[in-house]
Amino acid sequence: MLTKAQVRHCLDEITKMFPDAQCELTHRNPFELVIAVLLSAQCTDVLVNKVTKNLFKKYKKPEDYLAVSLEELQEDIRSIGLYRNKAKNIQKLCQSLIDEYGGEVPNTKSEMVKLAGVGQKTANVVASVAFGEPAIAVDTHVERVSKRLGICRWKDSVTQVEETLMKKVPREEWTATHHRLIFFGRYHCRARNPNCPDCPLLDICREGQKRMRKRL
DNA sequence: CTCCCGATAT
DNA sequence: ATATCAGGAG
Repeated sequence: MLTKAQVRHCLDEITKMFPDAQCELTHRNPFELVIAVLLSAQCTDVLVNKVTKNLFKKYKKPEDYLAVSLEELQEDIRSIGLYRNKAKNIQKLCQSLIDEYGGEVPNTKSEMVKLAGVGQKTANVVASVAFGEPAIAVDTHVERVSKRLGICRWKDSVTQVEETLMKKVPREEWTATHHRLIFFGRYHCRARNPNCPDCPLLDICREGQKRMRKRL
């Protein structure tokens, strides 16, 4: 486990690499963001944006998703993968927005996670990106990077990773840090072929040193 | 824990 | 061929 000063060092170096990291899911309002994040499960955001480009032309409001059959919505998002669950969740979510929230996305995480298909990670993304609430959404990249660098332990759950990051990162930096860790994981500390040779954190990264020795 | 699942890079 | 992708529900 890294010390607080070492974590600070990591964040500073990652900030230098990706100073302008931000949400890469295209959206124009909180509702579109919820749909985009829900669709992004186990799928690249490049592909999500390709699908939502057409999807958001056809579906503007929660009512629009309920005006078509489940089968039609499935076809409109099929290329995303996990499309049966996602289509079903979108329609349930839209019905809840209409019935419980006046057709708007609720602005608190506790209310968001009650929506179908919205878990802790999605709620954190929407709360921070759409409503400006400090949050650290732990996705596959944040989890992998945190574990490789030693910010948290390998056996930690996503909940534990989130708690550790919130403890070790100043609240006002949560959202920016969250995006920078994603960019770092997506473009540098990649799952398959991490760029350890060019990594400024190699001196404190046990995993990177191990990979260099094994020439991974 | 398993299942859901197509697109893409390796 | 296979691992991976801004996870969540049962």
